Amino acid sequence: MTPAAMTSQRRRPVQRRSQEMVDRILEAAARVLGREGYAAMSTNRVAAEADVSIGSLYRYFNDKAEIVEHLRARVNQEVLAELTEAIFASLDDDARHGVERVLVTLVDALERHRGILVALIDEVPLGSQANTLPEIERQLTEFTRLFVHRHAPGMPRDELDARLYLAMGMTLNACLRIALERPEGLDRGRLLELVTEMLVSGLDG
Amino acid sequence: MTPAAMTSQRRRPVQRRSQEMVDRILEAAARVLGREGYAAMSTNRVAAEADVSIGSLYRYFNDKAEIVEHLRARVNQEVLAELTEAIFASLDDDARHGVERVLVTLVDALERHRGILVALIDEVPLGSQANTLPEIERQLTEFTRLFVHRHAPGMPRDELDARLYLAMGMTLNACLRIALERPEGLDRGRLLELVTEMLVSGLDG
Amino acid sequence: MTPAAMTSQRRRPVQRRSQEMVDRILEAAARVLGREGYAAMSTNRVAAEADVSIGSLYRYFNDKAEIVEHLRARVNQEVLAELTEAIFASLDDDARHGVERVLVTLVDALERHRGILVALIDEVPLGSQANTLPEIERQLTEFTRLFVHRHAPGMPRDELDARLYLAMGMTLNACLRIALERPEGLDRGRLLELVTEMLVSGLDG
Amino acid sequence: MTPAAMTSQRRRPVQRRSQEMVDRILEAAARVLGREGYAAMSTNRVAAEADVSIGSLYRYFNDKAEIVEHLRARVNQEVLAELTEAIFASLDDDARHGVERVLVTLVDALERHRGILVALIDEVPLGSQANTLPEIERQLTEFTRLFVHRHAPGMPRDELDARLYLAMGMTLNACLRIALERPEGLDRGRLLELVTEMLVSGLDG
DNA sequence: GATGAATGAGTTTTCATTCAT
DNA sequence: GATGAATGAAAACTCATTCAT
Repeated sequence: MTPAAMTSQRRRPVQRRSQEMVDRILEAAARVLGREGYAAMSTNRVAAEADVSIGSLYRYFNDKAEIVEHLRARVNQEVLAELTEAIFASLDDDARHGVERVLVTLVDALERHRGILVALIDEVPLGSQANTLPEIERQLTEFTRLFVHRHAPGMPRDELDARLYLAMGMTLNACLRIALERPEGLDRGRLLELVTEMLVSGLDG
Repeated sequence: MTPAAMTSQRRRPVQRRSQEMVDRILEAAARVLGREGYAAMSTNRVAAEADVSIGSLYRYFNDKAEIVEHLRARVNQEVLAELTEAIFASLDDDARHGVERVLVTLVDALERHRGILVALIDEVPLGSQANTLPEIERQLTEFTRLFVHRHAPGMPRDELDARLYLAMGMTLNACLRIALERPEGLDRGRLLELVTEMLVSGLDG
Repeated sequence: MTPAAMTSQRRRPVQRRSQEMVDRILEAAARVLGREGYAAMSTNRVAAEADVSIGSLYRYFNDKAEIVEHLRARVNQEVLAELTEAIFASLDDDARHGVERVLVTLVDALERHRGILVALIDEVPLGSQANTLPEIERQLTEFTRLFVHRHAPGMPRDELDARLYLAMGMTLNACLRIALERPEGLDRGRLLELVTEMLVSGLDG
Repeated sequence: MTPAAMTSQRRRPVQRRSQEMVDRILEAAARVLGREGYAAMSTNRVAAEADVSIGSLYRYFNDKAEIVEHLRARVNQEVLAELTEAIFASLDDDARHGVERVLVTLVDALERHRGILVALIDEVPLGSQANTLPEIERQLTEFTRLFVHRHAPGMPRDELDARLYLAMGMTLNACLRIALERPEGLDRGRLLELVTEMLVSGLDG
């Protein structure tokens, strides 16, 4: 490999064609996972669904875990995009409305990825990373930290950290429940109001 | 769900020896699961760890899932026992102290089963039952429903259901986080105080 | 063991109690084989069906093959008994009527053991003994040899042997087909008449 | 019934290499079956004998039964080919000579596959399809029906069906006996003459 | 003699991964 | 770069048989 080639590769580590392949494979994986479950998601099955050879699949992913990881990252990223947008849109809202707007958006986004999320959470052995959506949680934490700073600026660092740690886990958990496994009888809107309320008052102290 | 052998042995209630085998197998399974993870937990591996033939393993458990299920049920049951005791002990406490006592006990119990719990939650594909500790949640719900009835009797049924649904998921999630993955910097005691606070105020409305 | 005991054992190699066990086991095996097929006929299943311990089963039979072999022998023997009776009853009949009476009896007897016979023929790997009913064939051969001697005494030995060899296989095969797998449209009576006819004329030369 | 791989390869008709693998596996299976019996014919044993990985074996055959079925079908087909040829060659013969020529060919062909046939008939559990060579019987039936039409055109349909049903089973059985288990003393030629005779006269009525 | 818990070799089958073309 | 045939370690599970009680 010439130095030139290496340089140009460093600049665009992912070629246009490669990206196409990667996408095809990931989309196929998402389809299989959502539709047929993790048990059916063999690498060969995914390659067939992507209409790509199994050899090519292994050209773009080192192993199966990497595919699942990319899938997870992708959901994270897509939900994250919507979340971030909602956060910006809510910057001028008062606490309650801002939080609710963000949570509604989050639940909407999660619902839109229900298929993969259910499979990822229920069927995929995660290998020691309890949390399927850590980036979401991080982002949600940052946003909330900002809100608290603005609305209750006096809280000591340690105290805030502890409150955020708990509140974020709980909120994300609540949103997942509302999005993915809400029982028949319970009203989505009311549940979201309640989460909002708990979150706001839980952070106010 | 019952060990395979039980069926064909209804004649004599439960043999001492059978229970011994069941226990050896379950303890071996717990050890392997906690130490080497779910991926390493093949039935043959468990049998070897238990120093029992693979044939015997299948005499007492119909299939691998049954072993995992027993493991889960066992943790559930043991945690449940401590939880129930704490609940009874706290019946005369005021809301805040009662709740805190219960939650402290719960976190203690969860910590004591850290090994299996981490593996069960992180690595075992749950197969559409997102929740590893449903019995705990149910019991916690009943207890809390009682507390609310006593301390805030006027709340309408629907409203209470919604609040309980959310609060229980969130509380259990928070306790699991505190017990199993609390970051270095955060103080266990303070976190528990906060959860208590959030729970109590979250239910008061 | 005293000499006396040995002697008395030689006289009655099978004790009354033992015979009872042997029978229970064989009957259970027959039931399982006829009802659930060879695949379900594990030694443990047979022991359970016989309400006998697996240990006892192996006390009376050296291995599984021996049980199947006894089963086969038993059907053979029971069919044989009826066959022999019919043969004696037909000694004064003319050729055609004698043969037909015997064949009707044979088909009746085979039909009565349909369950086991079907399983033995279709499902049991016979281990190099192509014929499930060799004793029947032998007996049928003897009877027919007699008939031929009487009705066509002049036939040379070699010729007779060849004819009997073929005719007996064919007849037994035909009777099995009529008894066990006769298609809807075909009349049992007419088929038996035809077999009789073919057999008689086939042997006459 | 078709090798597993075929399905996913419809794009290109039939790869030379695939056929090679299928053949190697079938030949290995035939060798093991003929030499060591059905009990020894595990899929791993067959793969080893074929010098093919067990994975490849399952690439070309969905399961063990499919291998046995292919083996059976193959014998059937090869015997059938010779049989059909003989039938065409004998169309101008008179009944007796035509039938004899066909039967001689049939016995020859069966003898040539003795190894597998013996194993298939004696050792392989047939799973409710008593007959190992149904295609042969069908073909033989068609041929014979033709002969009878020509030589004894007046026979009513029902009567002919009954006669054919019996005669074909008996003939095939006789040919198998002659080919596979004829006792020392009996002359092949004479036996074939006799079968011919019986068949011809048995159908004439 | 009777029991039945225990055994473990052996079976079928899957699927992530490699590598020659 | 792409292909896909081939691989083989490993998994879940069965069942004939043994032997201590």
